[in-house]
Amino acid sequence: MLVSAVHHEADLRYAVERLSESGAKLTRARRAVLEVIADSRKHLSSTEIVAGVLQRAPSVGRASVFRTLDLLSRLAIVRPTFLSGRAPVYVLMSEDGHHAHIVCPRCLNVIEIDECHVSHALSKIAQEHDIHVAGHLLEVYGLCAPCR
Amino acid sequence: MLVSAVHHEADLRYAVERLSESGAKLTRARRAVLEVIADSRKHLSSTEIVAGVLQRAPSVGRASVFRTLDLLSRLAIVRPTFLSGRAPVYVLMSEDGHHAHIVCPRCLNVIEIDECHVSHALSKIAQEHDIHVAGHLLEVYGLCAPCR
DNA sequence: CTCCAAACGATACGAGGTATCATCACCCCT
DNA sequence: AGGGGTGATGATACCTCGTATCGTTTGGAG
Repeated sequence: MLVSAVHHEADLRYAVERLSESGAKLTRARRAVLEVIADSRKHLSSTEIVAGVLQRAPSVGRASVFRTLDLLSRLAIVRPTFLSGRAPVYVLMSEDGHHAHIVCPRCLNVIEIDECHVSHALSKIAQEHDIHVAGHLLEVYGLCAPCR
Repeated sequence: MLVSAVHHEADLRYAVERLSESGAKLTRARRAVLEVIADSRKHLSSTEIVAGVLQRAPSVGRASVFRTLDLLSRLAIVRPTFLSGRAPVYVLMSEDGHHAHIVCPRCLNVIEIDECHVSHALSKIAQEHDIHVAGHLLEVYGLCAPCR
């Protein structure tokens, strides 16, 4: 619980820094969106984020939330992906632009992975395809223990 | 061109087989959707798939295309992901349920990867998190050579 | 061939996301 | 301190994608 909170604070600080670095202004709306995302224990859909922002800063408009999500996606601070339901959820990328999780196709639970062991694979891919790797998303699909 | 066509035929055959295996009927609508996806050289959005199906089989209704995309996603034959634009695009998973590609954040081009070198990483993840891995999606982000 | 659950096509509906536009806030410059 | 310009905002109207409904058709097992 405490560890988790610290982790989230770090995420928030990093995201704010990336935002400023990019030249974008750190406005009330943007701060609210980032706080909602960083505070959450799970990945949120845009609808959930809109609701969270409404609670935290009622004066912030709906459109600004979407604009912010767009901006954060372009800056690779966040990445939309489909986990379930009709709308995408936004995953917070780590400082090095990476993220990995496991999705159980049965219970739709998501398990975050801290160490995903792909750096060797990435360097091979980078070499084979002449790419400068800036980040990655790894999604693993498979039944979790309770669902078997 | 020829190689590519053969590759697509194989994809189609495999997808049809998976579909039958699951107990689902192979209807005209479903066949049309699969053909459109397998024929395409790039990942398609739902709108593009609807358009393609309309051309190939005009009698097929809009709703059936979405229903089919849903079914294919559940069967892990296809997986929606955000590459650009508002709507997701559908990537055709390989026979073993895996897929990998590189996205250049500048030109938004997608480079498909055949050999993604993650099997070792996956077995570690499987072991650490007690999961039976059934598939994965790896997206690598990085500038391609022309964009640098 | 027959039968029936599964899937269909048409259409109306609803949620998610966007475009527009007048206003606001920040920051630089003098 | 004050004026001005740029970037962002909030409100709202709008549009698109995807879904629910419902009567009809069809694939495929027996």
